[in-house]
Amino acid sequence: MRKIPKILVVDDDPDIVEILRYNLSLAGYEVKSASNGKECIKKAKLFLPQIILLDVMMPEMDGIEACSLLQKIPSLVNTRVIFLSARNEEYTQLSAFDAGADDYISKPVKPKILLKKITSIIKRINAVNKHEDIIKLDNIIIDRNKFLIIKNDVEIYLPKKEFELLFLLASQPGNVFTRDQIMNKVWGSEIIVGDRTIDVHIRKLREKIGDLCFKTIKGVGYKFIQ
Amino acid sequence: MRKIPKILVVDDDPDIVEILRYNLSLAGYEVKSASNGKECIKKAKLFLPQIILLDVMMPEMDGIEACSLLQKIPSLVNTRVIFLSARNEEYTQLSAFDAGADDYISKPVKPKILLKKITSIIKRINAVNKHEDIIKLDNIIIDRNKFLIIKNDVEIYLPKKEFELLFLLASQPGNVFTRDQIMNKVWGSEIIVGDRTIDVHIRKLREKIGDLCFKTIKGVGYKFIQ
DNA sequence: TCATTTATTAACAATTACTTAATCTTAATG
DNA sequence: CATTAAGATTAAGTAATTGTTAATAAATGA
Repeated sequence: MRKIPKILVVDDDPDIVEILRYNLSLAGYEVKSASNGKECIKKAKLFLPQIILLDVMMPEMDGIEACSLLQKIPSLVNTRVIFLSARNEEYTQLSAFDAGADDYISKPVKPKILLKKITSIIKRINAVNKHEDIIKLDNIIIDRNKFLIIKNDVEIYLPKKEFELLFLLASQPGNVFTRDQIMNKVWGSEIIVGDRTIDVHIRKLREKIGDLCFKTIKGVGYKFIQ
Repeated sequence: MRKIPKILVVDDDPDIVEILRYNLSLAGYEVKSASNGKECIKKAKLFLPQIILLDVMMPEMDGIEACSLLQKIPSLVNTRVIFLSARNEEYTQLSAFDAGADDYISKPVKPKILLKKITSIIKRINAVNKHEDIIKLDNIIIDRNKFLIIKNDVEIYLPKKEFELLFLLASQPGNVFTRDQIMNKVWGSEIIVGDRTIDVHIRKLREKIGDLCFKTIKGVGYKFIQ
């Protein structure tokens, strides 16, 4: 179910890249590499790794600068940057953190410890994205395991699509979901259905759950309000 | 608005506790301390810190054991454990990570680097679920996720174009946006509409948000003022 | 299989938003 | 202080989006 974590290794020394690649691949990660900052940025955008292992001193563009640029790429907000460097001066470390580093490890790297750190980071990332299967709000409980809604102590059963739609909207009460987002999350990106399909489902929900719970934001989408 | 991050310092050496407490307090964190693993568990449950700085070797209960126990406490799932230790053997570090550590720093600790690491962790914790799409000014909040304006505690819904226009202007209060800039950002470069369209939208905003908020710079454009 | 429920579509109605055009006001300039 | 150019205002027309209903298709379950 869970995707294989992706790691981008960036170092101008091919030997180090190879050692890291070997160890990380063996541990079950998907690894790609780059040999300088510029290449790092380019590959990171395409590869969207969970973790980037970044050397400091490299030709073309150093690690610190690359890290700063990485922070500005929206699709990489969840990517962690770990510096691996032989440079051990305090000011280098400090500027690495200023540039957005998540960690700074001095070379020589001990593979076992690096792997443990990576495991620990991946664990944290996954823990965050683990979605709750029960939404409890003031007067409504939405239980995805039972496909059951309890509103004011009354049980309501909904058909699948209606349930998914409600579940999505209620997952962030007050926040607008665009029609595109709804389409993608409830129907999936492959399935294409007509424009009015969402409206009709919203209408059914309004009938069953209450008109006032669903606010239309014209030109944008819908939101669930308590 | 955001809560002050809480840190629990755990070490049996009162001097180290004091140094850390001093530095962390100065940096604006709320600090509590414990002097062994048992006390750590007890205080962590009550204090619910974001971060625990944990020594390895302590009387009563060592850091590794404490860390293992901390992992089992549901209210502390989001608490990060950073080991600070004079013991530098690889196997100690490995067992720390196995016990659920998020990081392992060797003593002597460099306060500046520790602070940077903590900042970086806190940033990550706060970054979750946050999409920086909210503009908060003195008496107006513009929330793009909710497509909602809150002015003096009153909710105001705006149509899409008006919302986008306000959002743009308020993104840099006091700065003038030219008609061209507004056109490009709100309408897009392909769409061509007449000159008076912006005026009309500004007028609607003046009606709804307040006349004084929008200053016309003749021959240039508009700016949002607080 | 058949009955029933659920999902989707199509047609049209209703609503809301956007733009324009015509007119009025204001501010700057010589 | 008259002129002019830019902006403000208003109402009305146009466009776009959403709501509703009913019919049909697809899925589900006995």
